[in-house]
Amino acid sequence: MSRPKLSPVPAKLADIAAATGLSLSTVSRVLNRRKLHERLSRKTTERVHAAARRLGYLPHHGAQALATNRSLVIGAAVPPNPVGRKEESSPLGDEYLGKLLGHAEVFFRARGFDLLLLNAADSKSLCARSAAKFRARQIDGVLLAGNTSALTLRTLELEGVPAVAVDYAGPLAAGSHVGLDNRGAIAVGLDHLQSLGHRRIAFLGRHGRTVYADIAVRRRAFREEMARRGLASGSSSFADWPAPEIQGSQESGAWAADQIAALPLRRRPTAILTVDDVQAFAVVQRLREHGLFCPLDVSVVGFDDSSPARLSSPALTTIDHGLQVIAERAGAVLLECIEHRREGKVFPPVREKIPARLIRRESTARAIR
Amino acid sequence: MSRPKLSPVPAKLADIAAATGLSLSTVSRVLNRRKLHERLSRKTTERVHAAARRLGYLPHHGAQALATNRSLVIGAAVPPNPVGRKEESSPLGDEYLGKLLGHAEVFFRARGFDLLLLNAADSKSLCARSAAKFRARQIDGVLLAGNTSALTLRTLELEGVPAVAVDYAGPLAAGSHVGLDNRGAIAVGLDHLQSLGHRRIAFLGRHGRTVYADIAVRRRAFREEMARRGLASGSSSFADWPAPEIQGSQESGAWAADQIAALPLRRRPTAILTVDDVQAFAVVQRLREHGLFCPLDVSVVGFDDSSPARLSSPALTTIDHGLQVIAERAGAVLLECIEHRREGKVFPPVREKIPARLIRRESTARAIR
DNA sequence: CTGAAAGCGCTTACAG
DNA sequence: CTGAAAGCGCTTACAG
Repeated sequence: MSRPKLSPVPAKLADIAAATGLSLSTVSRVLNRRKLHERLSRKTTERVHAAARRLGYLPHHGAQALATNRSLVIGAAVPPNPVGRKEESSPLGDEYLGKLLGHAEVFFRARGFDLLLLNAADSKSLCARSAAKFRARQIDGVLLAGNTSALTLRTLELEGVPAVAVDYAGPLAAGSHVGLDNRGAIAVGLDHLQSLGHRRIAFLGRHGRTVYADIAVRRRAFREEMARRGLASGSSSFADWPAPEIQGSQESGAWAADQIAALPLRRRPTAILTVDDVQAFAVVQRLREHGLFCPLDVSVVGFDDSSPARLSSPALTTIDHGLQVIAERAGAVLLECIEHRREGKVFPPVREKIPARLIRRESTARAIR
Repeated sequence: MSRPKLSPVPAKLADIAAATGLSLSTVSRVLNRRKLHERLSRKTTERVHAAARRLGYLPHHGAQALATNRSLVIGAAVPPNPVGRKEESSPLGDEYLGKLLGHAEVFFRARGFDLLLLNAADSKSLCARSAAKFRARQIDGVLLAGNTSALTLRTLELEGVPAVAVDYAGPLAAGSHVGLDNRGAIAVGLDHLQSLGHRRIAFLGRHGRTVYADIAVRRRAFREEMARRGLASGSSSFADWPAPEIQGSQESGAWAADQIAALPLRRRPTAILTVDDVQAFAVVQRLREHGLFCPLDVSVVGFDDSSPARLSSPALTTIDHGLQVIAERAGAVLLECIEHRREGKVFPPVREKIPARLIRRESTARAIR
């Protein structure tokens, strides 16, 4: 069947009305029927739909926004320089953020919403832009991804902009938030290592701004979990927290490997929990230069399940944020929030922690010591 | 000075009219004055602007779109799985794409346009979505980033959607395109190596789908350039094109290093041009395992200027796409295209090649042999 | 079950 | 230099 050649300017409601001999109101009602209790004759319904299809009807978004006071667009706020880089460009290139946005996009699209990019040079202008777009009726709410400052969320709240922070890694004074259960993530990693017989396990932190990893929380969780399990912390045998001049994942990973290699065998951790995959790779690589092999001599657990984790050798066992779940829950919360505001009700802030998953690959093995 | 508390619903034109005692038309005209020849009394102008500021006026985007028939939104089309990954998620996480979109966003924002995310599961639905959004007046045009199929661009053209492909790496049958001068990029790399005294230079290709690197073109350019310069191709001494089972950057890099290490000194290339930074890193690392050091024994040139290039040791000399220029030129072309369409004129396709830049760092040094 | 009418907020010829 | 009026395309009480 030959699809009719679509004109560049699509049919409007009036065209359907003319084609079917029905009124504008009826056509509109058929097309928007949401409640089942709206009764419309079966015949009318069919005629309208047929005509709409035949004419290639597409509602004018602007007109709809004007009439309904909702834009069906969500602002995706991505703050600048999430990893502390001096780059002039946006942080969209971050794999973590990309996945998050990708999943969010799919979620919202399925619900009729689109995602509008909301970059900004700093979080202050981010707030300003978000609020402006909201007040200009161009977006219905904001998804705050990446290294959102707590202040941003609070500011938006105050401006009356529905917003939810996604996987934010810091203290939050106010507002809704959906993110990784950092504490549980550590437990998941330890469960795995323990099941492999590891008892001397180290945790490795790092300096530098971080997009989503709440390292302090993880470190505390690590200590408490180790104590709870009655395990000897491998961290006690080396400094798990690099000196301030060791910045970033690569550097801290290499540094830790040097430290570990210098330890006498009996004090050396048999497994190490890192804070991101890049750090884990650096550890593995530098250990190798010391003649220590992963997972033979030391098991290494990454964090983030970045794409190289699957491809490297040994493929990296890593802790996955479950970004799809995080994005979807955050999306759902945002939609709820929007709905509440729309009905004039206040929306009590939601805080949700999503459990981490361990992706078992080749960088962890049974403890030999 | 205390900013007046903004109401969540911003003032509208009528409010300004009321506040100033002027008519709607006048207020609108003042606010939109674009041509200088529109004369408006200085006093009126000032009154309107003052009131607008005081009331926190923001134009309703939907209403404007309805009245002007333009949305001031550009669709950013990012096709699925640019690197051939099986991921369900979007490819936004790719650093290359992220930079491109980031620069585009800045460019368009400065001109009053926003970027709407246009993901899709495959290029067919990408076309469908783009066209629908365009016809629904939600976007004014489409920026096609990443591994756009030539077909996509053509389809959009046929549907009457203003579109431009950005840094697309393949043959293009139709449509506008702005991208890296792949050929020139090779020349830039060779210029650099030649200035360091290298004469035995190798090129390394790779298999696997590629987002933006037109490897075939680069390879051909390499051969022609080498011949033109009267240089002995180091490629002739090892296979520059891995066997099909060697997929991806890491693998092909390691493979090439193995090959090179196995060559007798006099036939070994002293420098190697890679196809992306990841491949370059793999080469450097594997060479090291063979006891060959970069840049001491072999100089290595990366491609893309990815963020690790700056951080690794040795820091990677690499070829930069100049993504900011590419994004900005593509943006400008798209805006022109939109303008033409709007005036009913046809827009003759533009093809623009942007010169590459060499970023000199530590992985290249004077040839010692 | 369906239609006439008002309205969403803005722009733009057309008069003056 | 400024204003009155029509119109952009859609939705939604309100009648019937």
